[in-house]
Amino acid sequence: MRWEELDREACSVARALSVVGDRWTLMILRECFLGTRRFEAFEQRLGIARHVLADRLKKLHEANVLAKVAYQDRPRREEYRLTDIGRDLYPVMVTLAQWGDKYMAPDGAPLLRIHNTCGHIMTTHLTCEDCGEPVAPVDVTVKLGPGAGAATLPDVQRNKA
Amino acid sequence: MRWEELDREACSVARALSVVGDRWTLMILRECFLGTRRFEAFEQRLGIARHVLADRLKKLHEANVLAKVAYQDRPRREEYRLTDIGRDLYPVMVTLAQWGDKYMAPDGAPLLRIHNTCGHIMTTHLTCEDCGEPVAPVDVTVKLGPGAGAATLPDVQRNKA
DNA sequence: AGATATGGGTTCCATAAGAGAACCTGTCAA
DNA sequence: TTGACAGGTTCTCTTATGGAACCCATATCT
Repeated sequence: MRWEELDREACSVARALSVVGDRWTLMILRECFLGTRRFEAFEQRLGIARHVLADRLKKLHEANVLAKVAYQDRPRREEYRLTDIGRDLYPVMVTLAQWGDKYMAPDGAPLLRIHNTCGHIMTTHLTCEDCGEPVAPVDVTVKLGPGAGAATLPDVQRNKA
Repeated sequence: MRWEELDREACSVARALSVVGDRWTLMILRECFLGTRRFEAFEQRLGIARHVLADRLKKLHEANVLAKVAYQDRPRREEYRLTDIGRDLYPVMVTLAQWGDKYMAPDGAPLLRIHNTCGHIMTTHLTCEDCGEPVAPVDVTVKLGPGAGAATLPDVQRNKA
């Protein structure tokens, strides 16, 4: 399968990855959440090749994850800012960062997140919106939904039903 | 910056991505969470080139995200199963899938997750473990932690302090 | 006026990674 | 002895990436 076919898969993970699943895209988004907005700043902080950066920013803009906002005219200069759609990727970033903190940071977390609401150094968990309980893989059963199309589950799952 | 240098970055997102940030790796992990375990099954369900699949499974095994478990001898055959480390990526998968459901599934979610604990179709949010409140980017302040090394925050963040 | 700086790109080339198909290796069963 | 099966490896061809150089509009310095 080629990369461009991913967004046609009947799987939300695949479709999400068709937008943000690239080597560099998630690094760019990390920078966005840290406040970086300008081309040169992304380049310097990430060490990414300029044309790759230009390409990824363009794709993120087309996917409405980033908006281009002018910060001066003559010469016109634009910076990239997270849209609401982009900001909704925050839980993905935080869960990824926490996994990295847990397994790949022997010297302690490189970055601490302070939860302003309660003032603590933040660790998070994923909770069910209905019952409020934390969610673990073993507590979850999957089944095909309305947008499934011709998609199927692996045999293991079908045998459960 | 080359991809292999990512794991030396003082950023947990970067380090996590050095393991799971590849085009195909997250798709393989999606399959793992759906119950897929065997080489051929991954190949058929993902349409991935065999040598790329072999390479990614090897790397996931080396990173202790997947374990190889023999399911027969003579000829020895092994399948790949999520370790505890791998299972800890579940929140990443779920938040990514939910983002895809929200913005890239006009016909409805392809896959529904049922929370066995309460019986509802599951939607989740990220909550602070200390205060239990949902977490949004605006409620969070970042600062450098013990593992930061020479890493810096973008200027925007430094100006806040 | 001419030279230089700034921000945000684009173009070029050499190398690396990917797709797709063919081939290899134990083992068992017909 | 010939297939079949599972899980790889090897091959070639195409695409993507890294790194450096170049471009363009405007502003400021000399």
